[in-house]
Amino acid sequence: MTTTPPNDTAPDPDELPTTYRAAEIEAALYARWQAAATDVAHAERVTRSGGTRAPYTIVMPPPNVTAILHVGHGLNNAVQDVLIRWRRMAGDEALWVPGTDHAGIATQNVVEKQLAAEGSSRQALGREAFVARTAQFVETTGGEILNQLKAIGSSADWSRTAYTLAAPLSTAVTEAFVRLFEEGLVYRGHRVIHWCPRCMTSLSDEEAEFEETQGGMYHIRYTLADDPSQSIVVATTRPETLLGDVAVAVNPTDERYAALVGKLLVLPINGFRIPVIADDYTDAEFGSGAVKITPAHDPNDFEVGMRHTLDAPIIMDAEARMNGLGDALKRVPAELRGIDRFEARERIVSMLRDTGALVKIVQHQHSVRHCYRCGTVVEPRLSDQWFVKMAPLAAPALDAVRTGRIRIMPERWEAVYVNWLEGIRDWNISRQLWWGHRIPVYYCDGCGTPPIASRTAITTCAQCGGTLRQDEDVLDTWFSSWLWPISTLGWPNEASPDLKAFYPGDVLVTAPEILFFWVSRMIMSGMHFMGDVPYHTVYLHGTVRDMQHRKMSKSLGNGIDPMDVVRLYGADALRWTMIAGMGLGVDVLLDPTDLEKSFAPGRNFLTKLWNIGRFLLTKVGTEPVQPLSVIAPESLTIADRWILDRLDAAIAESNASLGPVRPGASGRWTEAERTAGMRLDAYADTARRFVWNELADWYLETVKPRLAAGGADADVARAVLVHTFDNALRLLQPIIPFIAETLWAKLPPLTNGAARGGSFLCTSAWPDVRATPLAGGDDFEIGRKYVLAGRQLRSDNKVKPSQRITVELLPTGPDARAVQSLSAVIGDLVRADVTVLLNGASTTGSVGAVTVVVSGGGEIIAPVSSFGQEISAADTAKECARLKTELDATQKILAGVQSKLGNESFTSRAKPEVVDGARAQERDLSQKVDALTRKIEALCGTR
RNA sequence: GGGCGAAUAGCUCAGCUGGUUAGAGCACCUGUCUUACACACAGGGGGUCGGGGGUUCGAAUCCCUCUUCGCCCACCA
Repeated sequence: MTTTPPNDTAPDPDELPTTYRAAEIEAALYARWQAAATDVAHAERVTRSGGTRAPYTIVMPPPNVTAILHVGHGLNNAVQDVLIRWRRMAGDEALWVPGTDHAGIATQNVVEKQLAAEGSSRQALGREAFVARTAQFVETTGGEILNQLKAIGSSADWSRTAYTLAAPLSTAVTEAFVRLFEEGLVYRGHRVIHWCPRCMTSLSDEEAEFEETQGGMYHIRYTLADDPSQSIVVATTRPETLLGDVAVAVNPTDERYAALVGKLLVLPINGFRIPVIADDYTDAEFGSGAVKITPAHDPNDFEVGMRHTLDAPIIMDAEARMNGLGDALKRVPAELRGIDRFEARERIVSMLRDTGALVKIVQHQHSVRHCYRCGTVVEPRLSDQWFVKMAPLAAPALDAVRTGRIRIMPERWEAVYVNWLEGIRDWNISRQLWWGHRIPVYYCDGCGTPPIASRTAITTCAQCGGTLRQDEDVLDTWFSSWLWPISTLGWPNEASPDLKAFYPGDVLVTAPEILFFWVSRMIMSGMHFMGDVPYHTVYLHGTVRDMQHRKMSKSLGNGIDPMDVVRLYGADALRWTMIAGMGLGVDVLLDPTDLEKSFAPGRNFLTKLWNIGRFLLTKVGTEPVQPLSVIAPESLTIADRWILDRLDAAIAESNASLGPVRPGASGRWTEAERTAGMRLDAYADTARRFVWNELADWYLETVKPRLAAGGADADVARAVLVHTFDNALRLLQPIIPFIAETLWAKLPPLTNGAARGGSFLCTSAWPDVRATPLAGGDDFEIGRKYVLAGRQLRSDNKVKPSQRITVELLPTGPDARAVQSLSAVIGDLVRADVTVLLNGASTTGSVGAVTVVVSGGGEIIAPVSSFGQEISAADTAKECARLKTELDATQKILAGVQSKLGNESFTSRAKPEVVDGARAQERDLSQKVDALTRKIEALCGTR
């Protein structure tokens, strides 16, 4: 591995701009990471291959090759990158496999549109030329989105970039198909499927999306053939399919129609004779209680037709125009032939109206399936398609989630997953497209040999020597996607080092929309072909929406181009804003009309961080600093101890938020683990709070005079400051890698010449909490209370920030020691000359002075100032009343807790940590009761 | 039609197994160029936690119910 020193010549501190300019840094830094191959994973370093590191694998949901990065991709990839960068620092061999998807229908549609604009069509071009043209289109556009992913900092292993239609993955697709075929899990079925008359292909159940539609329920009278005075009224939403009716079904228990079962009816318009049949499928309560049966144009009717061995005449062509094949043509009157289905509906309804067959039209709301790619109303169509038998594949996938091999987050999606798998239906995998993996099945027209599935192209029939013909169709694009976690690692080559080292993987990060399309099918394929799960955690994030909660989309024009954000505020600001603003499974709302406001949290934080860096460079300087390990503990001040404590807390909290990395040795998540971790927003919040509200707001302020004073203590302060900032940057690197890396490179060197980590922050170690923390840091918390009291007094009395004041502090009891030792620090932070008066000392305000009297709790109970506001008796009485109320409330709570602790069933049955918590609470409460009692005695006299 | 989720400050959301004065970011108000940062600093205002009932010493948190949104699934022709 080549390494490039990350630290270019440090700029003159005075020339550092006061705001972070991402654009000047990001692209060049990314190039340096690439040159150093910081994100390339090595199979041989993994324990499974005899190495020493745990693998951590994420496969990237492959974007469509035709797509341009939108902010949803940004969110999705930011999450994955945070996880990968975190684990890479934590010492795992982290592999993030990127790639793209050929996106069958979507891509074919785009190219067909191009052709149409040129006055051509795919039919005019011919299959071979069309595929070549599409491939070329993909080549020119396919890389764009990957470059955009790089621009937002994605640290995927680009040396392993995969493409579903590339040779190795195509091999996997063929292998999977042939294996399933040989196992009897792939079969050819003749049935009614969803057909998109615009895309001219069949669709799977998942690709035909429901949409609530307001339509009509048409009640139509069919008269009896041998007695025109009798009739049955059928109810249908699709009168245009009437020409294909082969029966009318009634419920066997429906007495209204019992006498008519077996009789023949006259089909309106074409006069065909069709029987009345009895079938359970019919619900007597719904509509008129009689259903017209059109087997070729409705999946349920097809089932009914099968049960009653009825014909299935097709009365529409592939483009959903009224027409018929062969004998069925007789069913469609000449004047309707070639008419589009919706116009045909109008015409047929008017013909029915004219003949009096139309009884009524009732308003009716129902769900109509639409093509998920083009929105066209799907037409049920009888045809021959390839299917995957799903039940045997679903069982292990169900089991994997039920037994805790896989957890789905947020948890509520587990129920959705289980529900879907339990009711799973076979998967139609053939598509009447040209762009995709051609189905590896061969037919012999010469003899009766059944279709042959073959791993290699074959041309002659083994039986009769005749010429074989390959199936014209291609596979559903998801048939390659569902193999993604195994095919990208080298499957079906079982000896592939990547497959051995990195499978099973760890986490899948995606949106809930493709839980069925993709997530669950990958689990099925992993279980079936590898005998193991593809990942132990499915992380489903929310959707990016605008302020009206609308999904961002091209057609609505409410999208945000992540590249605009990168240009304006940088990739880090984009990443930070999304990660920090995204609760588990919660949608992210951004305002496309106000990028500044939307990304302010990220931008502001980066500026803050940048300025801490500037402070370091200007005040700490570039001279070597001592590593913390060589600093004598007794030379550490209270503030030093405090910030090191806070750092430990931030690290621990971050680890807790990110959670258990993987299930334990059993390979199964425990109930508690199942919902733990993956709280990226909480992690971001912890890191921000530490850097901004603790390091910058407090520690940095205490350190200024120490640095200015120079000497040994200045060296201690420099060491602690640099150590703390170093670790803060480590903590932040996964979320905001560019700025973190940039600032880290500017840290002054260590006096012992030791390296801080690798050449880059992104490959250096994730921080650890100290094994043996030092005592004393808590005193700083006491000091903080006095500082806050002093500042509040300044503000209340309208003292200008620039005006220096004098303050007298009256700490009581346990505060005394801390306040005494922190008096100088408190003075600096309040901008005051501080005098500490111990118990009993009296105070009087003097001209130009502000006196702060603080009780044990650090609270101002009697501020007296030279500005003339003597504390009144009324105020004292008010305060006494308040304290007494508080005491009462506290005593009540204490009694409740004590009664709980006195309860045998609680102490013996509740979890130990809960009982311990209650005990601690009891201690705290009784201490508080004591403190309040003392306070009341002091302020209000004996009660 | 079935299932699930949400309702907390002006906006977007945190609030773990019920516990002291319900938090953050953005927005708002007051003051400040306090020599890293006005994309900042200091101080502050603002919530009867959707309505109603219940359990409890104690409920944003648990139970019931209603209302309003949202999501997923579904062969009402």
